Amino acid sequence: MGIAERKEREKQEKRDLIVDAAARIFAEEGYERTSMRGIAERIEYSPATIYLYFKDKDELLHAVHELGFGLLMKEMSKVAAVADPLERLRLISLEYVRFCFEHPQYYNLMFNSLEPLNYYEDHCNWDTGRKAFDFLQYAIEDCMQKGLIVEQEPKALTFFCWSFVHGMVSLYTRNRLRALDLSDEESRALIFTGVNTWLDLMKK
Amino acid sequence: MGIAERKEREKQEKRDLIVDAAARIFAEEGYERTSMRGIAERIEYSPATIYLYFKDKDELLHAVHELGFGLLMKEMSKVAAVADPLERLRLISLEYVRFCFEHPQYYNLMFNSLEPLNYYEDHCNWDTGRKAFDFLQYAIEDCMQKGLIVEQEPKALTFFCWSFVHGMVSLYTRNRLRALDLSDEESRALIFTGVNTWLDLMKK
DNA sequence: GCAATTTACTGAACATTGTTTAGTAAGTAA
DNA sequence: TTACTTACTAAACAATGTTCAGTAAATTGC
Repeated sequence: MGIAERKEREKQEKRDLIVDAAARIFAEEGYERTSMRGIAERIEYSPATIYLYFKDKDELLHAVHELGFGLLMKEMSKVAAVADPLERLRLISLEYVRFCFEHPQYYNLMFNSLEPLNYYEDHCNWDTGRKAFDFLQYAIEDCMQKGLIVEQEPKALTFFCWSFVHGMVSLYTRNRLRALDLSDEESRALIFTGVNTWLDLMKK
Repeated sequence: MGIAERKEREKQEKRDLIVDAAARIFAEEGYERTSMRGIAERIEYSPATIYLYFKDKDELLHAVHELGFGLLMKEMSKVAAVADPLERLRLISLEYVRFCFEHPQYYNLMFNSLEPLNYYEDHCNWDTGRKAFDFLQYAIEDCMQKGLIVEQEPKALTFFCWSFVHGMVSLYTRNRLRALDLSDEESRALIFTGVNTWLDLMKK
């Protein structure tokens, strides 16, 4: 059945085409200002066509969401091989920060947006997020077993680490560092400093 | 000039009426789902009337925003008299967390939303946010002067404290704690624990 | 007290959004 | 060749933020 397979392949290709265009526009314009019509125009199809591949805007942006997580995991995995767990933890954090700096729209969609989560209310689990969390937790457990950092319930401590870095970059991307009277470079530098400060505090 | 004054007063009252209605609907429905028409209907005026008092939705939601900051500052000020600066710092953080739990829509508007910030691009400064930041910084400087916590550039350390708590509550309100498989109560408890853990780490 | 003007407000419209539906034209199968 | 399926679109719908011309009442000047 070569025809059916080709059709299946073509369907997948078109799906990818849509997600790719959506991701692009989204990255340029931000979530709010990305319209279904805009995406349709970019791929030179009618808006209705998108609805043949995605239930609604939510589902489409969920696909972009997944794409973003793929990207983040790729970046973070680069340092998976570093032997020293404390140094690995440091590098993971820095990669995380860098990801937010380079792809703020992805970051906000993945961690700050409320919208594409209607999707999860149906599909419930948040596997992609979970995977990234586990990756971090593993590094922290490693540190703890080797007695490099304070002892704490691993999941809780992982959450605290994540929260700290997430807090910094979120305030940054959401423009709330205005309160600090810093230039953009100074803000970024401060965040990198923050990562090191945090790790120092956690060290035993 | 009694008439002019009465008119001025009436104008202010109507403005407040609009902001109040907007805040209410916003708190019920969330930012996205709050429409100008909905607000107009609630106060029994035409949508166009709102535009006589506010330039656009942005400016109206900025007013709600200010209202939220007033509320937060009121909560936080309750502990301003506590003498022990470390305990004061702890209580400020807990009030902050509690505020987020009780008024998540306000919180997200104040610290997570991107939308009503067009306003600030024109009016530039973020005085209300600055005030809350200074309040926190003062407590931290107090701790530092009395040698209770690690020594650090005060503004930076204040930012780190803020980021940590903000990170936790943001992940919570944005439903990203899904990754942790916790009940709502457990999540909230974990955040309160986080505040204490953080303070312990900062202690000398 | 009457006329002119200002004020406060609205109805109706505009452009833009996400989404649905009825219909079409091409590709596939019998 | 005929029937059916697939892939797609034009057009419409309802809801959004926003604007504008017009109106009726309140205020002012004479």
